[in-house]
Amino acid sequence: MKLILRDFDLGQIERSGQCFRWQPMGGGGYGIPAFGRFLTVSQTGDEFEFSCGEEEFREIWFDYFDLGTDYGKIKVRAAKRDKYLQAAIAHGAGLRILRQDVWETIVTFILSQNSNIPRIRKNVADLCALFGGAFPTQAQLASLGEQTLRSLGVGYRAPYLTAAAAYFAPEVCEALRSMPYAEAHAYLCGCKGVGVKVADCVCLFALHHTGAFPVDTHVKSILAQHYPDGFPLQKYKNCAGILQQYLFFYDIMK
DNA sequence: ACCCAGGCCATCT
DNA sequence: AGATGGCCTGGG
Repeated sequence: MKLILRDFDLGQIERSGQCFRWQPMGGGGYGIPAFGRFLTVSQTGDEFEFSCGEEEFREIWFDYFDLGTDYGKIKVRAAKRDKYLQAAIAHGAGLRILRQDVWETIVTFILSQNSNIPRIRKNVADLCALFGGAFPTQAQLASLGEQTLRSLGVGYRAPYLTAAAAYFAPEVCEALRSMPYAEAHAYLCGCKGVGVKVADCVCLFALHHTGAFPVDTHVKSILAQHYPDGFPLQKYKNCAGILQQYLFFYDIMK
């Protein structure tokens, strides 16, 4: 099916460090695995062609791509006088915050700590390859020994994955979805290997708490350089996380 | 060689 | 409470 969609750039989203399993297909198209489905999308300007039918699009992909949110409205909330933020928004005008699977996002961002985007992609791909390319369930991940996990090159994160498989049972992941931000964040941090930053990434990229504001080394340096008094989280209540994504993307692309 | 990469934990003051 | 070192691994 074909659609015209605004504020949406597949390439920017794929490079923005929130998802690590999209497969570039050439010509700006991507193969996207999520929720047990596999979608192919191609884009020319604001024209999109999706491989699925209307029903699957409505049930799965509309929410996944967060198409119910008007990013144009978020962009105009950014202060005009904040030239750095304005530049970041202009640079990443097609970014969106995906609504990804909770379990997959937890595992992915545990792997992200002290790592980099190409390596995270490889770790996730190698992990999925053990299960025929599908993302492992909690039980499947729990069945892997520390040696097997380490053989994937995840290093000291191996026991964190095992801990997560035990801590985040499917019903727990489901429960997280209905918790308010503070409660979800605290619960996430209760798992060994999940700290403040990883928990914020899960809150933002899976639970869609768009006020969550993950601070990594890049954002930390952005704050030091451009926001000496801190980022105005109060002013941008409920959208600070989206603005963070523009800032982060602007930084890593430079 | 060295340092750092979308951190977190344990162990101190 | 806050600061520091160690940790797996790969790339610059």
